[in-house]
Amino acid sequence: MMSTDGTVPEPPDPPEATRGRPASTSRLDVARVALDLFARQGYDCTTVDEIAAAVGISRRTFFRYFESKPDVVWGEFDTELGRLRDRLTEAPGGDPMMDVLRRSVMTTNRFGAGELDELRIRMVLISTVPTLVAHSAVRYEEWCDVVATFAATRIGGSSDDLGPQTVARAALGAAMAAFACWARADTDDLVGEVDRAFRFLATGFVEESRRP
Amino acid sequence: MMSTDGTVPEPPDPPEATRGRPASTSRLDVARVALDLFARQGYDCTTVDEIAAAVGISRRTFFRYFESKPDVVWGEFDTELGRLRDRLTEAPGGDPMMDVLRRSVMTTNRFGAGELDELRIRMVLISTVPTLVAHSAVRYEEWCDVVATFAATRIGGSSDDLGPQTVARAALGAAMAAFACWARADTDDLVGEVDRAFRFLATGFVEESRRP
DNA sequence: CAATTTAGTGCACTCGATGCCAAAATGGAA
DNA sequence: TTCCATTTTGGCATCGAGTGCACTAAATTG
Repeated sequence: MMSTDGTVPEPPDPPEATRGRPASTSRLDVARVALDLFARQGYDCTTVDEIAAAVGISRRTFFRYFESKPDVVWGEFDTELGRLRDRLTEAPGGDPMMDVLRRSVMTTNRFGAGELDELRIRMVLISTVPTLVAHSAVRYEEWCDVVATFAATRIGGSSDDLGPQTVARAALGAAMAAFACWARADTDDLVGEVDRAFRFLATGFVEESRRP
Repeated sequence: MMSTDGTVPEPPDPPEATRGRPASTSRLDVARVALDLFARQGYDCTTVDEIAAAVGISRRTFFRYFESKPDVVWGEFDTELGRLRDRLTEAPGGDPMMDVLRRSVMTTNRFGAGELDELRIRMVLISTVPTLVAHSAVRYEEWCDVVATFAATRIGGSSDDLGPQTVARAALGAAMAAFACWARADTDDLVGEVDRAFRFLATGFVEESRRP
């Protein structure tokens, strides 16, 4: 993953030549407009044609910005997933597996106060609208792959084996519970919810926390 | 749930008057034909029209037997979910929560040797085909509701709270891992996989099992 | 200006899903 | 038998998501 001569492996995209016809809008813009429509009139009652019209692009162009309608709600999930992967692989090998997992998930979910409102809208939609609940399973599958790969390095075996798979899917469960509870409640303490859920999970659901 | 005069609350359906036009096929028949097509030519490559034609009914009638195409793969999920709910509510209050959970999930998944082949086909589809992975999330949501309600009676709070939600979603994760691993492997020991996954979960993922 | 590159558009088509209404098939009552 | 209520089925029209393809629009480079 790193070139031998010490140079940067990939000149990412900023120096990307600005050739050809410029994009008339951005992925972020489309997402913002769409999310606003979803929040006001509901996800299912908003058609792709409507979103496209609101942004000022054609229906066909919408599907070049996003693979599917549900994908709009997920924003930059791939980027954040990559960060989680990095944190897990770079964690010191001595720390307990569940501690690493808990801290890694926590730090990848530290958002600024400005982002929290939008994030809550996203999460309420994702955990509420059946169409999005369904689609979320596909995205969460990627999340599980990352965690299972990490777990396999700690407890041994292939990432497909029962052990790593159980760790990954249970961790996903804890994360989903934390997000859903945070999204529904009035707290702004998303990271705290993640912390609590993962600590509870790591004890095998024995509430030792009740006895300080 | 029981009438005061001691009579049976509901005469279920066997004495159900056989009036009107008789059904030309059964839900089970449709499922069998569809599952066979899925296994042979793939889920996505099988259209509803094809299934309907193979059964000898119209497309419209198919959607009266099943709400959606993915639903065909799920068979009598609702019935089994009901059994799980019963086992959880009837469990003696003294037993540890995770033990009750593990045993209840195990017993609701004891299938006869004859059913195992078909079940494996179902599970491979459910955990493999993206469309079905997506749809599965909606069904699993019901499963979580049942477990969260049970967990709330043990650890306190509402079934919507973080504690019960974490227990439920983590348990779901363990069950999913067990099923997926069983479906992919050559073992016939589905119940054993469930057992291992839940024991691992209940220890907080500390493999004490490695030191007998 | 021409060539190239990149973004956007229009159209036709597939497939899942739903609402509505008419047609078929049955048992029972007149 | 005839007519009626009941229940299942079928056809039809419609919607919305998603895709493949050919074509147009706008920009840079030479």
